[in-house]
Amino acid sequence: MSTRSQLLKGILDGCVLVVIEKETVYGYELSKKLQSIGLADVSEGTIYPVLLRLQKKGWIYGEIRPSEEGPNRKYYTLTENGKKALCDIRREWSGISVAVNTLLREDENDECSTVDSGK
Amino acid sequence: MSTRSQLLKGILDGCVLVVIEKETVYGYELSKKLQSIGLADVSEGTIYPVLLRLQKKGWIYGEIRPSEEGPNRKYYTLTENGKKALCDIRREWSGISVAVNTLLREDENDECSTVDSGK
DNA sequence: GTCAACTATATTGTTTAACAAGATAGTATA
DNA sequence: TATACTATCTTGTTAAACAATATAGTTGAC
Repeated sequence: MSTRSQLLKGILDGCVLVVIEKETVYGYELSKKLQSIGLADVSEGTIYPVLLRLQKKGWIYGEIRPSEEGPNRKYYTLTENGKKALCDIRREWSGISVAVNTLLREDENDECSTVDSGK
Repeated sequence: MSTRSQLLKGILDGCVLVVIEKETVYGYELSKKLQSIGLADVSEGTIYPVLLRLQKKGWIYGEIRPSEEGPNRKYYTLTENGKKALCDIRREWSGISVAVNTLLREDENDECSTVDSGK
Protein backbone atom coordinates (compact mmCIF):
# COMPACT_ATOMS: atom_id res chain seq x y z
CA MET A 1 0.00 0.00 0.00
CA SER A 2 1.28 3.43 -0.84
CA THR A 3 2.42 5.91 1.74
CA ARG A 4 -0.02 8.32 0.18
CA SER A 5 -2.90 6.13 1.18
CA GLN A 6 -1.88 6.41 4.80
CA LEU A 7 -1.29 10.13 4.58
CA LEU A 8 -4.79 10.54 3.30
CA LYS A 9 -6.35 9.10 6.40
CA GLY A 10 -8.56 11.46 8.23
CA ILE A 11 -8.23 14.23 5.67
CA LEU A 12 -10.50 12.56 3.17
CA ASP A 13 -13.67 13.37 5.06
CA GLY A 14 -12.78 17.04 5.01
CA CYS A 15 -12.02 17.01 1.30
CA VAL A 16 -15.30 15.32 0.53
CA LEU A 17 -17.22 17.79 2.68
CA VAL A 18 -15.56 20.76 0.97
CA VAL A 19 -16.46 19.56 -2.49
CA ILE A 20 -20.04 18.90 -1.45
CA GLU A 21 -20.17 22.32 0.21
CA LYS A 22 -19.35 23.98 -3.08
CA GLU A 23 -21.81 22.02 -5.17
CA THR A 24 -24.20 19.11 -4.95
CA VAL A 25 -22.39 16.11 -6.39
CA TYR A 26 -22.84 12.38 -6.70
CA GLY A 27 -20.32 9.75 -5.68
CA TYR A 28 -18.90 8.76 -9.01
CA GLU A 29 -18.40 12.39 -9.98
CA LEU A 30 -16.82 13.16 -6.62
CA SER A 31 -14.35 10.36 -7.04
CA LYS A 32 -13.16 11.70 -10.40
CA LYS A 33 -13.04 15.22 -9.04
CA LEU A 34 -10.82 14.37 -6.09
CA GLN A 35 -8.53 12.43 -8.36
CA SER A 36 -8.11 15.39 -10.66
CA ILE A 37 -7.39 17.64 -7.71
CA GLY A 38 -4.39 15.56 -6.68
CA LEU A 39 -5.80 12.95 -4.30
CA ALA A 40 -4.74 10.21 -6.63
CA ASP A 41 -6.23 6.88 -5.76
CA VAL A 42 -9.63 7.84 -4.41
CA SER A 43 -11.68 5.22 -6.20
CA GLU A 44 -15.19 3.88 -5.70
CA GLY A 45 -14.17 1.42 -3.01
CA THR A 46 -13.03 4.41 -1.00
CA ILE A 47 -15.59 7.05 -1.78
CA TYR A 48 -18.84 5.17 -1.18
CA PRO A 49 -17.97 4.04 2.33
CA VAL A 50 -16.96 7.61 3.12
CA LEU A 51 -20.27 8.96 1.83
CA LEU A 52 -22.24 6.41 3.84
CA ARG A 53 -20.27 7.24 6.96
CA LEU A 54 -20.79 10.98 6.57
CA GLN A 55 -24.47 10.41 5.99
CA LYS A 56 -24.71 8.27 9.10
CA LYS A 57 -23.14 11.11 11.06
CA GLY A 58 -25.75 13.46 9.69
CA TRP A 59 -23.24 15.69 7.93
CA ILE A 60 -24.63 15.15 4.45
CA TYR A 61 -27.80 13.80 2.96
CA GLY A 62 -28.37 11.97 -0.27
CA GLU A 63 -31.08 12.39 -2.84
CA ILE A 64 -31.57 10.03 -5.74
CA ARG A 65 -32.17 11.62 -9.09
CA PRO A 66 -32.51 9.88 -12.43
CA SER A 67 -29.89 10.40 -15.07
CA GLU A 68 -30.64 10.46 -18.76
CA GLU A 69 -27.39 8.78 -19.60
CA GLY A 70 -27.03 5.92 -17.16
CA PRO A 71 -28.22 4.56 -13.84
CA ASN A 72 -29.69 6.77 -11.12
CA ARG A 73 -27.37 9.10 -9.31
CA LYS A 74 -27.31 9.90 -5.63
CA TYR A 75 -26.63 13.59 -5.10
CA TYR A 76 -25.27 14.72 -1.76
CA THR A 77 -25.79 18.02 0.03
CA LEU A 78 -24.21 19.41 3.20
CA THR A 79 -26.38 19.65 6.32
CA GLU A 80 -26.04 22.33 8.98
CA ASN A 81 -24.17 19.87 11.15
CA GLY A 82 -21.98 19.11 8.19
CA LYS A 83 -21.04 22.77 7.89
CA LYS A 84 -20.09 22.88 11.54
CA ALA A 85 -18.09 19.70 11.22
CA LEU A 86 -16.27 21.11 8.23
CA CYS A 87 -15.32 24.19 10.23
CA ASP A 88 -13.88 21.98 12.95
CA ILE A 89 -11.98 19.92 10.44
CA ARG A 90 -10.58 23.05 8.79
CA ARG A 91 -9.35 24.24 12.16
CA GLU A 92 -7.84 20.89 13.14
CA TRP A 93 -6.19 20.53 9.77
CA SER A 94 -4.65 23.94 9.82
CA GLY A 95 -3.20 23.25 13.26
CA ILE A 96 -1.68 19.95 12.31
CA SER A 97 -0.64 21.14 8.89
CA VAL A 98 1.33 24.04 10.36
CA ALA A 99 2.96 21.84 12.98
CA VAL A 100 3.98 19.20 10.47
CA ASN A 101 5.17 21.67 7.86
CA THR A 102 7.34 23.40 10.42
CA LEU A 103 8.82 20.08 11.40
CA LEU A 104 9.38 18.65 7.93
CA ARG A 105 10.65 21.81 6.31
CA GLU A 106 13.52 22.54 8.65
CA ASP A 107 15.97 21.84 5.86
CA GLU A 108 19.15 21.29 7.78
CA ASN A 109 19.59 18.36 5.45
CA ASP A 110 18.77 19.24 1.90
CA GLU A 111 20.10 15.96 0.59
CA CYS A 112 16.81 14.82 -0.79
CA SER A 113 18.28 15.32 -4.24
CA THR A 114 18.18 11.58 -4.91
CA VAL A 115 15.03 11.83 -6.99
CA ASP A 116 15.52 8.68 -8.99
CA SER A 117 12.14 8.10 -10.54
CA GLY A 118 11.65 5.35 -7.97
CA LYS A 119 8.09 4.11 -7.54
CA MET B 1 -11.80 9.33 19.35
CA SER B 2 -10.70 12.80 18.38
CA THR B 3 -10.65 14.07 14.86
CA ARG B 4 -7.04 14.97 15.47
CA SER B 5 -6.18 11.36 16.00
CA GLN B 6 -7.47 10.52 12.56
CA LEU B 7 -5.73 13.46 10.93
CA LEU B 8 -2.47 12.28 12.40
CA LYS B 9 -2.58 8.98 10.61
CA GLY B 10 0.31 8.41 8.33
CA ILE B 11 2.05 11.65 9.21
CA LEU B 12 3.30 10.46 12.56
CA ASP B 13 6.00 8.26 11.08
CA GLY B 14 7.42 11.24 9.24
CA CYS B 15 7.38 13.42 12.34
CA VAL B 16 9.15 10.77 14.37
CA LEU B 17 11.78 10.29 11.67
CA VAL B 18 12.43 14.02 11.45
CA VAL B 19 13.02 14.36 15.17
CA ILE B 20 15.35 11.37 15.19
CA GLU B 21 17.17 12.76 12.17
CA LYS B 22 18.00 15.91 14.09
CA GLU B 23 19.16 14.19 17.24
CA THR B 24 19.34 10.78 18.83
CA VAL B 25 16.38 10.51 21.18
CA TYR B 26 14.63 7.93 23.31
CA GLY B 27 10.93 7.17 23.22
CA TYR B 28 9.77 8.90 26.32
CA GLU B 29 11.62 12.08 25.37
CA LEU B 30 10.28 11.89 21.82
CA SER B 31 6.74 11.68 23.08
CA LYS B 32 7.12 14.83 25.16
CA LYS B 33 8.85 16.58 22.29
CA LEU B 34 6.09 15.91 19.77
CA GLN B 35 3.50 17.02 22.27
CA SER B 36 5.27 20.32 22.79
CA ILE B 37 5.51 20.82 19.04
CA GLY B 38 1.74 20.66 18.66
CA LEU B 39 0.98 16.99 18.05
CA ALA B 40 -1.07 16.90 21.22
CA ASP B 41 -1.93 13.42 22.32
CA VAL B 42 1.10 11.43 21.22
CA SER B 43 1.52 9.38 24.35
CA GLU B 44 3.49 6.24 25.15
CA GLY B 45 0.81 3.92 23.83
CA THR B 46 1.30 5.60 20.49
CA ILE B 47 5.02 6.24 20.35
CA TYR B 48 6.40 2.83 21.27
CA PRO B 49 4.48 0.91 18.62
CA VAL B 50 5.62 3.49 16.07
CA LEU B 51 9.24 3.07 17.09
CA LEU B 52 9.00 -0.71 16.90
CA ARG B 53 7.40 -0.49 13.48
CA LEU B 54 10.06 1.87 12.14
CA GLN B 55 12.76 -0.36 13.53
CA LYS B 56 11.22 -3.40 11.90
CA LYS B 57 11.28 -1.54 8.59
CA GLY B 58 14.95 -0.83 9.11
CA TRP B 59 14.53 2.92 9.14
CA ILE B 60 15.88 3.44 12.65
CA TYR B 61 17.88 1.42 15.12
CA GLY B 62 17.80 1.43 18.87
CA GLU B 63 20.61 1.37 21.35
CA ILE B 64 20.11 0.91 25.06
CA ARG B 65 22.03 3.22 27.32
CA PRO B 66 21.83 3.46 31.09
CA SER B 67 20.48 6.57 32.68
CA GLU B 68 21.68 7.92 35.97
CA GLU B 69 18.26 9.10 36.95
CA GLY B 70 15.93 6.25 36.11
CA PRO B 71 15.56 3.06 34.08
CA ASN B 72 17.57 2.41 30.94
CA ARG B 73 16.77 4.42 27.86
CA LYS B 74 16.62 3.23 24.29
CA TYR B 75 18.10 5.81 21.98
CA TYR B 76 17.15 5.74 18.32
CA THR B 77 19.17 6.77 15.30
CA LEU B 78 18.22 7.08 11.64
CA THR B 79 19.59 4.51 9.20
CA GLU B 80 20.45 5.21 5.57
CA ASN B 81 17.16 3.63 4.53
CA GLY B 82 15.46 5.80 7.08
CA LYS B 83 16.88 8.91 5.46
CA LYS B 84 15.60 7.79 2.08
CA ALA B 85 12.20 7.01 3.51
CA LEU B 86 12.06 10.41 5.14
CA CYS B 87 12.76 12.05 1.79
CA ASP B 88 9.88 10.15 0.24
CA ILE B 89 7.57 11.09 3.06
CA ARG B 90 8.55 14.74 2.80
CA ARG B 91 7.71 14.65 -0.89
CA GLU B 92 4.40 12.85 -0.41
CA TRP B 93 3.43 15.15 2.40
CA SER B 94 4.17 18.31 0.51
CA GLY B 95 2.04 17.06 -2.39
CA ILE B 96 -0.94 16.19 -0.26
CA SER B 97 -0.53 19.19 1.97
CA VAL B 98 -0.66 21.56 -0.99
CA ALA B 99 -3.68 19.81 -2.51
CA VAL B 100 -5.61 19.78 0.74
CA ASN B 101 -4.72 23.34 1.66
CA THR B 102 -5.87 24.55 -1.73
CA LEU B 103 -9.13 22.73 -1.27
CA LEU B 104 -9.83 23.73 2.31
CA ARG B 105 -8.78 27.34 2.00
CA GLU B 106 -11.02 28.39 -0.85
CA ASP B 107 -12.95 30.62 1.48
CA GLU B 108 -16.10 31.19 -0.47
CA ASN B 109 -17.78 30.60 2.82
CA ASP B 110 -16.03 32.40 5.60
CA GLU B 111 -18.75 31.61 8.06
CA CYS B 112 -16.52 29.65 10.34
CA SER B 113 -16.78 32.52 12.78
CA THR B 114 -18.73 30.35 15.20
CA VAL B 115 -15.70 29.70 17.35
CA ASP B 116 -17.51 28.94 20.56
CA SER B 117 -14.80 27.39 22.68
CA GLY B 118 -16.43 24.07 21.88
CA LYS B 119 -14.34 21.00 22.65
C1' DG C 1 -31.07 -9.68 -29.57
C1' DT C 2 -26.86 -10.12 -27.33
C1' DC C 3 -22.41 -8.63 -26.11
C1' DA C 4 -19.17 -5.32 -24.48
C1' DA C 5 -18.21 -0.88 -22.48
C1' DC C 6 -19.30 2.69 -19.61
C1' DT C 7 -21.81 4.79 -15.81
C1' DA C 8 -23.24 4.35 -11.12
C1' DT C 9 -23.90 2.49 -6.35
C1' DA C 10 -23.00 -0.68 -2.69
C1' DT C 11 -20.80 -4.38 0.17
C1' DT C 12 -17.30 -7.60 2.04
C1' DG C 13 -12.91 -8.49 3.71
C1' DT C 14 -8.10 -7.23 4.55
C1' DT C 15 -4.62 -4.35 6.38
C1' DT C 16 -2.77 -0.68 8.93
C1' DA C 17 -2.67 2.83 12.36
C1' DA C 18 -3.77 5.39 16.67
C1' DC C 19 -4.21 4.88 21.29
C1' DA C 20 -6.35 3.62 25.85
C1' DA C 21 -5.17 0.65 29.41
C1' DG C 22 -2.27 -1.77 31.91
C1' DA C 23 2.00 -4.59 33.03
C1' DT C 24 6.77 -4.21 34.41
C1' DA C 25 10.70 -2.19 36.38
C1' DG C 26 14.36 1.23 37.85
C1' DT C 27 15.25 5.46 40.83
C1' DA C 28 14.24 8.78 44.35
C1' DT C 29 12.43 10.58 48.42
C1' DA C 30 9.45 11.03 52.09
C1' DT D 1 7.41 0.77 52.61
C1' DA D 2 4.87 3.58 49.97
C1' DT D 3 4.30 6.83 46.20
C1' DA D 4 5.84 9.32 42.44
C1' DC D 5 8.29 9.75 38.48
C1' DT D 6 10.86 7.89 34.62
C1' DA D 7 10.94 4.51 31.03
C1' DT D 8 9.58 0.62 27.96
C1' DC D 9 6.47 -2.68 26.11
C1' DT D 10 2.10 -5.28 25.07
C1' DT D 11 -2.81 -6.23 24.39
C1' DG D 12 -7.11 -5.12 22.62
C1' DT D 13 -10.27 -1.92 20.41
C1' DT D 14 -11.67 1.04 16.86
C1' DA D 15 -11.59 3.40 12.58
C1' DA D 16 -10.13 4.17 8.00
C1' DA D 17 -8.45 3.18 3.17
C1' DC D 18 -9.19 0.35 -0.50
C1' DA D 19 -9.07 -3.94 -3.46
C1' DA D 20 -12.32 -6.89 -5.13
C1' DT D 21 -16.60 -7.96 -6.29
C1' DA D 22 -21.68 -7.77 -7.05
C1' DT D 23 -25.44 -5.44 -9.14
C1' DA D 24 -27.84 -2.80 -12.48
C1' DG D 25 -29.05 0.85 -16.02
C1' DT D 26 -27.67 2.79 -20.73
C1' DT D 27 -25.53 2.79 -25.15
C1' DG D 28 -23.79 1.24 -29.36
C1' DA D 29 -21.66 -2.43 -32.29
C1' DC D 30 -22.35 -6.51 -34.62
